[in-house]
Amino acid sequence: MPELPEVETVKRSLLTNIGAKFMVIKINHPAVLRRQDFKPEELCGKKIKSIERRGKYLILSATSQRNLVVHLGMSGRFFMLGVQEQLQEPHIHAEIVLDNQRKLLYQDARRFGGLWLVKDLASFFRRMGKEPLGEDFNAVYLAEVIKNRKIAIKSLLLNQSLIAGIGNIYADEALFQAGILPSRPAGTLSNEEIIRLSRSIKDVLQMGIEQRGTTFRDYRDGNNETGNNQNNLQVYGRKNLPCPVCGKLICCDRIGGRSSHYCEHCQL
DNA sequence: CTGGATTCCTGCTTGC
DNA sequence: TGCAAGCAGGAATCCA
Repeated sequence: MPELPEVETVKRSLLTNIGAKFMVIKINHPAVLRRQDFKPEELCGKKIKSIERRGKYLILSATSQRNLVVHLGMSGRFFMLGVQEQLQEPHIHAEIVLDNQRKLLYQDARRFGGLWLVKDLASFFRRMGKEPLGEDFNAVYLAEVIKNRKIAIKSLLLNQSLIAGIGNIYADEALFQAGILPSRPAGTLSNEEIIRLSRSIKDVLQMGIEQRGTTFRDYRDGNNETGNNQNNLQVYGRKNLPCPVCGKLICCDRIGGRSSHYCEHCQL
């Protein structure tokens, strides 16, 4: 499940394509094109000006307000190949040939992800929450969005309009590191807990980036290579395995419809 | 506004 | 062994 660290890793691995021109845009599965402010062909001949990330979205910007926005959903991959290379793989929904002897492939078995052709990025992202690795995401901001909320803190962390980029894996990991149960009503967190949580969010995301993302099953970076952070997870996916801190078995409950992993001894 | 449920989709896992 | 049911989840949408 590509979350902030995975999308950041894809972004970084694709940066060498900045300056290349779009040559051919082929949409094999039209349903993945979620918004079309302009025709795909209008990208052709234009240079990739920048490759950025916002939350879990990847943004390839060309000149004159022509932006290709990618969301990987659950099982999406966005990676490059040599222009002559052939892959015998299913679910390649879009292919983008560049003028640097490379092509970019968008592959997504479950099709929860998609592509957007966007002119006005500010408008497109107007409902996105703060970037959790930004300086303006801190305990003060977290306290502000938590205030008086009854929702489980885990569910609040997944709300992209409050904090952009946290998904199920890093939410569970951040709450474990902060020693807070995922089911705790957000408004019941103490100031100390809010400070710990704001730090642990940054910590687990930063670690995820350093490890080039978490590959549970589908995730690949822009070179179609797996990440390493699955080896660092303390609780996610470790149901009935010993807690790395106290040795008690990790629990797994559903919170807000999401599987949630925690240690009932270490988290309060 | 808030929070919960539902929907989309495929492929892996589970159980009979 | 084979098949069907269960499960996984990001975000939009709907409803109370």
